[in-house]
Amino acid sequence: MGYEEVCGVTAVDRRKVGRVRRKMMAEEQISRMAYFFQAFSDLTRLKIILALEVEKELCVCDLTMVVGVSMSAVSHQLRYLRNLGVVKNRKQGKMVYYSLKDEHIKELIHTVTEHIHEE
Amino acid sequence: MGYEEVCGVTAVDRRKVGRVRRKMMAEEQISRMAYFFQAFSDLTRLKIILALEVEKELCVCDLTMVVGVSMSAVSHQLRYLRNLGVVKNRKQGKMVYYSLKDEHIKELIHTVTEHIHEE
DNA sequence: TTTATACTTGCGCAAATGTTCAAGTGAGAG
DNA sequence: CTCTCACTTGAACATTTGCGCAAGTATAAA
Repeated sequence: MGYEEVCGVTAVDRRKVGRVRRKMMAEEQISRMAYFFQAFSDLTRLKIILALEVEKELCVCDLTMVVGVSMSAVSHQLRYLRNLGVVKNRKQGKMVYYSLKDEHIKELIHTVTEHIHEE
Repeated sequence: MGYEEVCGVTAVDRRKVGRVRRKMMAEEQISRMAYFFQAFSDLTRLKIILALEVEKELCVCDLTMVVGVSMSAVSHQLRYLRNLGVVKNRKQGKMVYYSLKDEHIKELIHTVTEHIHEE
């Protein structure tokens, strides 16, 4: 299948590479996964997420206090997280309340905490 | 404790914000966590990680084949992942073999896969 | 209606990120 | 020794990112 066409390298173990190609998920799915991880890779966004884990529902004001950047920045990131399906919002009068959209996130955080604490 | 000094906002629920501040992890730990998530947030790095999950050990050549960017790019990202403690390497002659450093990563991937597939 | 408040959004900028190119390292073959 | 191969590294570059500013929307109060 022309492995060498990708680069000039010759020492490839074709069997291994073949196995990986067959077993690994599709490019598009990996892409979505990477994009999802990006949600957690920024300090502001991660603070927002962790705050919403402690307190189920917070308005943009409260989040601004907790995170410590401008309300504009928080709002930008909230849109990002909303588009990604990590948070949802509920309007009530002038206020907008945000909360986490699902519970897998606690698991995620837990797993990573374990990784960080070991070694 | 002067919440209003952070920004001009007035509609803050001080009790909620206080609770979050007390319960949330320390800034430094959040920072490390964000940095860790960054490992998984890039397509090249994620492909490397997923490839090493399928095939326990791969040389830089093989990884280059799988990922589809230059060997230089792969090498840069491998250093990044090594510094972060996600992968380790083993030299044997001219070849360098990389593998995942710990098993929590499978859990992580599994949790995220679940999240992505639902809704 | 006018004013204030809670939040959103477009724009521009500075900083961070990922890639390639080209040079460099180190091990093995000839 | 020289040459090749597998890999690493530093620099330059383009792209992406996250932020604040300033203007805008929507709701509520006066």
